[in-house]
Amino acid sequence: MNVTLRQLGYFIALAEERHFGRAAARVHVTQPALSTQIRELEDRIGTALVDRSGRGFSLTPAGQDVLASARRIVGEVERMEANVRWQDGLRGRLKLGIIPTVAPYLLPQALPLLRARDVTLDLRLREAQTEALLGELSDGLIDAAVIAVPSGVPGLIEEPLFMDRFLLAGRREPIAEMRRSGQVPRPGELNPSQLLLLDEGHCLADQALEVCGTSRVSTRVDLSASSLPTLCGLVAAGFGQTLLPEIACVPETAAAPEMDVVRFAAPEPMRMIGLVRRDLGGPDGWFRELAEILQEAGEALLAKAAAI
Amino acid sequence: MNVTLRQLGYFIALAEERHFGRAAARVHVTQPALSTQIRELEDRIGTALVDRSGRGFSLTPAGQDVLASARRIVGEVERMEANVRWQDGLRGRLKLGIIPTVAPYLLPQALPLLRARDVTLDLRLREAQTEALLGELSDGLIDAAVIAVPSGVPGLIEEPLFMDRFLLAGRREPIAEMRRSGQVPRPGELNPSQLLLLDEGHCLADQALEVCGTSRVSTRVDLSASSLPTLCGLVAAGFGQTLLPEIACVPETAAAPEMDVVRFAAPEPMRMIGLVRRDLGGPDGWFRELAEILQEAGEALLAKAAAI
DNA sequence: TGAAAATGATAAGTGACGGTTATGAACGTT
DNA sequence: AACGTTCATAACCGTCACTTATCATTTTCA
Repeated sequence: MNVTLRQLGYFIALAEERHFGRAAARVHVTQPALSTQIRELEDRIGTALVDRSGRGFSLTPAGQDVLASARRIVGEVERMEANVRWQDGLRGRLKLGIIPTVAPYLLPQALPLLRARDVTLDLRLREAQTEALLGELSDGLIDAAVIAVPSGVPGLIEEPLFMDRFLLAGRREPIAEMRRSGQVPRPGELNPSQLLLLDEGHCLADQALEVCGTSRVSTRVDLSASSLPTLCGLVAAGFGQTLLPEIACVPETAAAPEMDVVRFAAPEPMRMIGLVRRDLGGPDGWFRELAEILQEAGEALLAKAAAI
Repeated sequence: MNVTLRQLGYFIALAEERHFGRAAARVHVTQPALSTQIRELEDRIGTALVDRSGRGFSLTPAGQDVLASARRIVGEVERMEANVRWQDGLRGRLKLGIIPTVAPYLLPQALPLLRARDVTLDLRLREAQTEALLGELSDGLIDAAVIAVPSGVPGLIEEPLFMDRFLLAGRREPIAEMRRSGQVPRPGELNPSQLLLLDEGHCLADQALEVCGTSRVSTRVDLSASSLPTLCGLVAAGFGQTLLPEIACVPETAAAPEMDVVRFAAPEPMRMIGLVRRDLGGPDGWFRELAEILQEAGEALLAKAAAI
């Protein structure tokens, strides 16, 4: 029998995690499955790769060599797969992940542009939170993702798309009053107990807390929403205020007439929305093409919101 | 699911054979097995790799790219396996093939030298004819082989070991008479009907025919031996003459007192015995080391025969 | 020092995958 | 038109890789 790519992948995970259990979790199998595959790899290659004698985890010298080769091999495989999929630019099947606070606003704008560019594109969309998307990205389950950048993950290629400013959203009347009086709000001056947030896991919630200089414990833990439209509904009903991304302002104010938004004083708080992918070293024409389209869509959205 | 090394190997075979059936034979599976794996590879990679429309076999552009990547990948895998096995020179398990007309003479001499060099060496020997050994070599079933060189196979690394001259072997009396009278035989002057040969497939038989300038049909087809000791027995019994490799002379004349040998006139016919391996681009210290030992053993054998 | 936790190996059972043979469909050849 | 070649498909089957459960060993902590 021969060495398999699966074994090499498991071995790389093991070498990097330095722990059988964690490595197994990383490759989405149980620990015994990984153990047997590692043992099988050692048998087939004819040498011990992992030093099981001492306490601390360590690779044998042969293991070091195999690790280097294995990285080259699986890297080349990934490069091959990417090359062949994107050799003609943006075509074929594309799996794109988008965070929930961007998807419902950017997609209606971007999809027609994508269709206009290439009708043969088989686009698979996945809406999930940043953490899930990053995991799926590194697993190769999705090809790219639209998230807030910088992600802080090494080995990712990030292409900034547009700056998404945060606006203060509240019930119509108090906001209108602020407008009339020329009273421009500042993020740090918001009342934390009045601040409504998305559920745990949404990067927008973390960003809102950060710009307000507060923490989740000081907010109303009994009230959080799982989507921006829901959150805006709460705001419109007078349950409090929130920070609303600029790209969401137009549709959400239209959907909730009792809610209004107002810009913060400069420097306005904001998030940078970007397109990210793994660095596989292959051609990236499709990526730049996609980024261009999304950028165009985002800027169109922002132009609509500029009037506010 | 992910691409497997098996699929890449099958695809390389297919691309090189340009024929599903032949490619399947080359990788030792049946045609449907190869077909399904190729189809599976295409599915997983997301593109057609083989153009099945026209009659002539051809790869798609994507197929060309994948072929290049696949070659790099399996090459790297093979390099990795070779590296790790031979990183410390000649140690570990070594599978060596030797042709039958060399094995019984060279091995008794070489094995003690190998043992002296490294007692940990786990040597697996395989005695088979050249064609079988070359096949097993390219399949990676053996690490190296001792055959007559040049093999004429591209992509093989050949290390000449020693020159093995052919001597004329016949019944004791006529040979002794030739010796006394100073009558030195010439290969071309032998009587083909008197020439005894090994069975079909032994390179020694082909070489004997070549140096005698004759063909198998003109020899006694009803009499051929499957091993040199048997052949020498026939010679000793007076059934004819044969060409005996120099390395076989001492043991065979000792074993068959009724047989004797005499050197041909210069230029003496001969074969070059060499050590061959696949070119995997890795370290080849073990190979040179092995070649050195075998060369030493061969030269010791020849020194014994020089007295004849 | 002894109990608990952590870590990796082993065992038993099961599903999926890759292999085989048999057969079918498409196409060129005689 | 019948046949042969070539590749795809079908049906069946053994092996392999996964799972859960458990064990052995080592580390940690009271």
